[in-house]
Amino acid sequence: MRLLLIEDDVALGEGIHQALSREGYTVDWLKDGSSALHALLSETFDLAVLDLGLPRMDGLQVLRRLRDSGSNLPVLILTARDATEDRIAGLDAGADDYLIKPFDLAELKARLRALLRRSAGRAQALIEHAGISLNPGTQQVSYQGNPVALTPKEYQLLHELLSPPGRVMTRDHLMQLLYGWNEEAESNTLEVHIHHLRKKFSTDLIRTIRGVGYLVEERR
Amino acid sequence: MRLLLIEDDVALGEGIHQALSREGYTVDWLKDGSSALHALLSETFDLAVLDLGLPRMDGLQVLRRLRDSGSNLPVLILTARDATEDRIAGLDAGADDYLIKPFDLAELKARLRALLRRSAGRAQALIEHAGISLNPGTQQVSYQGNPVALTPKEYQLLHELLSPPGRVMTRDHLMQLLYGWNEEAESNTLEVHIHHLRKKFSTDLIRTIRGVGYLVEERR
DNA sequence: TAGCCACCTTCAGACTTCGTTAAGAAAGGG
DNA sequence: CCCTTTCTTAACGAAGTCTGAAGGTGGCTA
Repeated sequence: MRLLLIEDDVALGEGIHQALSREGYTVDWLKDGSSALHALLSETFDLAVLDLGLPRMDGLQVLRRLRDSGSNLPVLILTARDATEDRIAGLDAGADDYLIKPFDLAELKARLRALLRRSAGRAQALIEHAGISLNPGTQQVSYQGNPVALTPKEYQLLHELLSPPGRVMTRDHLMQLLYGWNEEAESNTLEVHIHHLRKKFSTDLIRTIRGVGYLVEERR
Repeated sequence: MRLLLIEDDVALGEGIHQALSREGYTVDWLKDGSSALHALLSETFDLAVLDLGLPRMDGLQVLRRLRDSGSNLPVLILTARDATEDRIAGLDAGADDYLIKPFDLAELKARLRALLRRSAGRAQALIEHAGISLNPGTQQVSYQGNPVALTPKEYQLLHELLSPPGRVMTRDHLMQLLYGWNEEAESNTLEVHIHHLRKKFSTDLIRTIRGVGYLVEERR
């Protein structure tokens, strides 16, 4: 579960970062609005935590531009206690939830969970392709009618490759999906996971695009 | 039994919170209307206690929006002594019961019990699955004809896993069912309770989905 | 055809998560 | 207030998962 934290206060940011990482999220952390917007538009996240008081570009503006671009990424905003108007403006601008500083980390965690559950609930029918059926709600996968047990990383990869199929996923993209920016995986873990997927389904499910990445063919 | 308390007065809220927690409810407490509505729409509660005088979004409005969304969650409202009109408006808006401030905590508890009994009566037939029969009205459970004694937490877990079976319940979901947002359980209580359930029924009743949660298979 | 490079395959050890147990703490009932 | 039931904590072991490295394969280019 990849998450973008946008917070300029270093102490607070570190606290949040640490807490959420320990919770199992892949957390990327940016400290100003314009790079955050850039990242949000060019990369894939499951969720964003956005401080409204930011240098360079105001958090509200980031949110508006994000929504203008058509994204419905779940966003939780952080506001100062007295900035009531900000909060209202934030919700109006399309935030999904908010939290008032100072807040309890436990509450943040709870709200993120709720947010993710909601966003998981709202969309997502079964994904069916090439005999594979993948249920994003429950993370259950079956192949030709039989359930297949996937590890979390395998599931993430497969999900990405299948939504939608027919697109080449670059190695970089996939690596970032699994590891974010921080924790670099220095070896060939990606190949290993792909290998496992091929073994569990079929060797020719995932095609290698040499020098670029991987691909699941659109129709089969 | 998970309950949402919506009350902006800190002293009063603390009192109610404490009393109801001691009574065995899992109590979550929010202090303003808009986050309350949010929570009510996105999470699962068995009951709400709603103060009508609230900042940000009036309690009445919360109630109306909740009913508009199609929910028939039992709601008890709290009103000031002189706000007769509020009370009437509250009942019109779909409240199930009301209490006038100041009130006695014992009376609150009694009314909640009554409310829950009523709402339990209206729904819920026996749940039968894999030799287990679970009666939501009386909280009695039997396995292959013989009664089984479950502790409250065990019952909650089993009930959740069985309604309906075949769905993966994430650890997060189950933890929130048992503990709400407040008390973080830092250790492996969930595993322990699951273990007890398995012991009382059958080892393979509940399947673990590693990294995700637990599952009771649909047909057996 | 030789050589390089990207990718594949395999596997062992590190690391995580989960199950099991037992003991002590907390809650509930008489 | 004591006794019983229930819940939590903690330790340890088992099982599952991930990583990093080594060696192998095959395509591409010169």
